[in-house]
Amino acid sequence: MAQKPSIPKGTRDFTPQEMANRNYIFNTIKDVFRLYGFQQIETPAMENLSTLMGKYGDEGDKLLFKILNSGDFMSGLGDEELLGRNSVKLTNKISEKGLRYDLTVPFARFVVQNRDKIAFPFKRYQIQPVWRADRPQKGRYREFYQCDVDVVGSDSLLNELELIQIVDEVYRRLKINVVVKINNRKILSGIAEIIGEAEKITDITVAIDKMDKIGLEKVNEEIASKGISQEAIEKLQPILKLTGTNAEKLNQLKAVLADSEIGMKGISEMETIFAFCETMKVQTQIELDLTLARGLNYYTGAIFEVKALDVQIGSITGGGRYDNLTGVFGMDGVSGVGISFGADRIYDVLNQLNLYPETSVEQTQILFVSFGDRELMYALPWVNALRAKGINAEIYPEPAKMKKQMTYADNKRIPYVAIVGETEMNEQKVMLKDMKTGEQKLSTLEEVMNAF
RNA sequence: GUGGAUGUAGCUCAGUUGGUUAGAGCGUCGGAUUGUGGUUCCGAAGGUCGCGGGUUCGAGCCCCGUCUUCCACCCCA
Repeated sequence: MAQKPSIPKGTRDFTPQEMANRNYIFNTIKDVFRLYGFQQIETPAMENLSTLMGKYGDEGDKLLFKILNSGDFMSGLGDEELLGRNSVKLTNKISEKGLRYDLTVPFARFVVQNRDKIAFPFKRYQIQPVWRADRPQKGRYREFYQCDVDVVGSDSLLNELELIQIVDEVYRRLKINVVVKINNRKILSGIAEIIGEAEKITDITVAIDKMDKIGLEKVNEEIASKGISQEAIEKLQPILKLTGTNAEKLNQLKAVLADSEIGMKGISEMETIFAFCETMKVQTQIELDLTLARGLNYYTGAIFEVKALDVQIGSITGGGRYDNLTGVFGMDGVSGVGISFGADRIYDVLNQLNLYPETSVEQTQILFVSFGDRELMYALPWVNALRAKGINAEIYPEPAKMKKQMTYADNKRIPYVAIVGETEMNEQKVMLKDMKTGEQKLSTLEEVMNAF
């Protein structure tokens, strides 16, 4: 055999069965998005590197897939650049496009560029693949889909509420038990301020984000290694060990953060959001989790993360409020809040819990089986008539052996087969066979239609 | 980017301290059944054992390199 074909590391093919399952997820999510008034947009797979670079931190820049310039991209280079072996510098010369890393930054670009065409507040959703040159791992791919919903141009906390309601509704429909973890960057900033390490806020949040994984002690070690004083770490301890209901946690925090204006603002935001959720009777458990930080540092207010309760996997949805994302593209004062459903991880969760609905859609309802060219020509108008009625019908396109045609129907789980031969043609009928019961009966076109 | 495991038929996997012609199940194709599938029985096709080098009389098995996939770290959906 010739060399085996393969696909790039971290990418996947999807079979018809897998696509049916994935579409079930996408359609469920889309339905809920639309229910809340969000409209779909798409942006190109590739963006200018100037749009992408510097938006995700140094790590993110490294994980960008870059696209080589077209044409003779080496011709303009001097020997110095070539011999310098400086990847970063050289990359700037030979690549000016990259694959999108997420949907949020391209969306920000979209808003700035199309501001004349959008009415604010702008509620959009976007379901497209993104690419990261990460090393693949369990639940991590180099190409994966994100389903983003964002609303920009509104500071109202009602938007946060709606996003929580969307999460609530999507996972109810998918029958996945989840917990929504929620936190607020303002509270985290307040904490950093109170312990006197305001400028180290990023280091602190990255460290406490790992609380779940590595535990209190290691978190403290990591914070200490970032050059934060022992005294500050001491002050941090009661906050890291907060317990009780959401309201109780907030009350304890109020005492600690009383002198931090920004911290108190965050607390009051959280109180409002919790109150909204209570009024709207959100079913999903919502938990204030101060150890939730989320790496992306453009978040400025509420941050969310959704975890599946019955499966061990990373977060399946995440997002938050970012006050000035469009600022880097020269459009200030536009606040946004959004979340992203990780379709591929949801897919893994559904697989593990086997939660797909029985009725798989998009399948053929009837197959026409025939024995020769005359029979094929006889059957074609029947197929057409059934299709016109909205019945998924197909015809086995060549006069193969009957066994083979029946096996084909069986493999595709086609519930009905119409057999066409000499006798059927003479009577202007077909032999309609129910593949489940095995019963069959000479039927007219009308009788066939009535079977569905 | 760092560390660990892995790779044998289309798929899932056996393969003894290194020893002759590398096996099974599933799937595919053909037949039993010339117009009837899902069950059964019979048969066939299909492998440069990931790739490259080395050790050896002899390598699927041992050694080195490389790639793939998986796992952990980093980071993240």
